[in-house]
Amino acid sequence: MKILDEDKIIDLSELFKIFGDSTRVKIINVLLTQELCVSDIADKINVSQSAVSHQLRILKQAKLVKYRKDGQTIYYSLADDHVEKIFLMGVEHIEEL
Amino acid sequence: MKILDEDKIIDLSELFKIFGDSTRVKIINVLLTQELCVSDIADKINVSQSAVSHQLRILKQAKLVKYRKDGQTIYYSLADDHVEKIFLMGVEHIEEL
DNA sequence: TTAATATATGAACATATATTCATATAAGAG
DNA sequence: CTCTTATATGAATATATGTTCATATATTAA
Repeated sequence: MKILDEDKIIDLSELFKIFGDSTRVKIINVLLTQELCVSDIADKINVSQSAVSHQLRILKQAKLVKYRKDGQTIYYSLADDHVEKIFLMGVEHIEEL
Repeated sequence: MKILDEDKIIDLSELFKIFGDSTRVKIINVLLTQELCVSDIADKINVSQSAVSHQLRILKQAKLVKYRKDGQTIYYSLADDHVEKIFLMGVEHIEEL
C-alpha cells in the first residue's frame, strides 16, 4: 500500500476536516434521510440560519452536498452515497469503543 | 435512519477531526503497511520528532493507534482495521472527483 | 413598487489547534 | 556513574476556523 503522495494526503485530510465539525455532522445526519431546505435544517439541528448557511457553503464546496432551487427555497441533499458510507464507517468505529 | 443523538454526533465529529490533519494522515498512511518507531515515522514523513510525538499522543488517545515498547524504542501501529477502512473510504471519495 | 420570506455573505471576535523550542524522562552502552 | 539515544511534554506562538451580527441578494405576494 502506501499509495498516497503529498497532494492526495492534503486532499484526504481536507475531506476529513469537513466531517470534523459537529454542526456539519449534524447537517449531514439530518440529510441522511431526506433533502431539506436551509431553514428546516436550522430548525432541526437548532443552529442559526447564518451558521447553517456558512457550513452548507463549505459542504457544497467540498461536493459533499448538492442542492436544487425551487422558487426562493433551496433544498439540500447529500451529494452521493460515499458521504453516507464515510459517515457510517465512522459511526461503526465509535460504537465499538 | 437519523440514528444519532447529540453525544454521538460530538463523538463522530471528534473522530473525523483526528483524520482532519495532514500530519496525522501522513502518520496513518505510513502505518498502513507496517509498524514503525517514532523516529522512523518522523524521517519518513519529514516532520520533527516533537511534532510526530504530539500527534501520536492524539492518535493514541483516540485509540486509532496502539504501541508496544521494546527497550527505549516504541513501535506504533494502527489500532484496528476500522482505521484503514475509514482511511480508504476517504481515498475512494477523493479519487472519484 | 413595497413588503415579506429564504438564503447568502462579509467583518469581527473568540476559540481551537499545530508547530517549535527547550527540556524532561527513560533506557541502554561504555 | 556518565553519555547517548529515543521519546514525551509544557509553554509560547501563529494560524485556522466557527459563530454572531448586520446586511445584501433574490424571489414571491400584495
